[in-house]
Amino acid sequence: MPAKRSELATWRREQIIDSAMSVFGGKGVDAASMKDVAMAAGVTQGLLYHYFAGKEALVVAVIAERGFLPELRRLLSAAADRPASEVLPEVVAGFDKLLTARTPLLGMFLSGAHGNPKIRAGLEAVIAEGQRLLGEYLTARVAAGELHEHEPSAVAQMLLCSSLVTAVMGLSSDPRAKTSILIHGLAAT
Amino acid sequence: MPAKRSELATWRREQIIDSAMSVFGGKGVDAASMKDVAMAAGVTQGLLYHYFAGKEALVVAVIAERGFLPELRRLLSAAADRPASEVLPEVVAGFDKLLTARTPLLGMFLSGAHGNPKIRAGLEAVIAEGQRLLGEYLTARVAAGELHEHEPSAVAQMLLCSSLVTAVMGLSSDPRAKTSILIHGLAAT
DNA sequence: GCTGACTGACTAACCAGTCAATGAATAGAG
DNA sequence: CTCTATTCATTGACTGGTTAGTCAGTCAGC
Repeated sequence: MPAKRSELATWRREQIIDSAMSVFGGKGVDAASMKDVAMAAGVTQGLLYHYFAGKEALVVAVIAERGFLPELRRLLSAAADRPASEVLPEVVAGFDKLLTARTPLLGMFLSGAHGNPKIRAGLEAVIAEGQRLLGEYLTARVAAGELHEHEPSAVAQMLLCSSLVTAVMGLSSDPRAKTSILIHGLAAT
Repeated sequence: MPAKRSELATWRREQIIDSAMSVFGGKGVDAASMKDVAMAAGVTQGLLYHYFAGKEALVVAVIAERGFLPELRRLLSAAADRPASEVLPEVVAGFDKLLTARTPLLGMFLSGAHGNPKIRAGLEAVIAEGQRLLGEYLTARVAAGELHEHEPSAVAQMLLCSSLVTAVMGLSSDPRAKTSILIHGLAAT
């Protein structure tokens, strides 16, 4: 907790966002009260409204400033000239790690996606961007002759969605098995 | 609305469960109030507590009596002697249809899975059962010589989870593309 | 006459959000 | 460097509205 007032304000803001992420993720946005967030942050409820216009604004701040998008973009900027057999397991394992490292945020996305339009839009953006970037890579590998023609969005959906659900449910995910099956197929030779 | 009192009680109970499913699914369990459910059912709030011990009991009743499990079992009792190239697209398309036909229930599962243990257990059961039944079928097809040795749970996860997420988000799912990629693989020949 | 489905008014607790008061850090004047 | 004025992070008590849940009483079917 900084003594300087100029640093204090930004520090406190970040701290409230972190507390909100953990509380919203743990109980769900609707079940969590502003009092819960205030207690988690160790401040009074009134102070929350000094930093954020309301509950909705706090939710938006969490999504905007703790969202998955930046890391997802970095992860999926896969070198288009490296083979899928190397890149895909890496990408899936990285995505799994990204999600499990921020389970509160993931819980908040999932619990709010059906009722809260802002949260839904945030989740939609993550899925759409993941699908787009992974699709671009796959198309490049088709052009390179490594993969044959296929529907890239179907592959992206299968990989990203299974990582998403396994992370939410706490199931074990096996990136290497998944990508190996996708590349070589199930059919007996 | 039956006139006979013997039929009335069971009819009313079913009606309340249906209303609860739609209300809980639409707003999320936490955001939906018992008053909302009562209004949707066209009865007073007091009557809800005549039929159900509380909100939690109503949630449990919706899961137990409107859950996906029976239909999922019927769908996945795939004839083990039919080829995967036929069966898998059918199963995935059927699962998609099952989920999109009951979006309220699906919304209720997703919104509550992270905060409500009862709902989480219900969703876990659906995924575990789906993974088990689909895994059994795939193992049978390996024994039949159609497919080579692989990790069945990885395939089940990819198919079921992608259907789940696409249904929740209202995205388009292409069962034939997905299963075709899984069976024949992405690698160029 | 009795059972039980049903009502509507009730409670205590909790909700998001407001606001006047406080006091410590800070900036400016001398 | 010191005194003072101002700013602003912070508090805690407050409001109007909503929540889950209760209960005494009503009335129709048996």
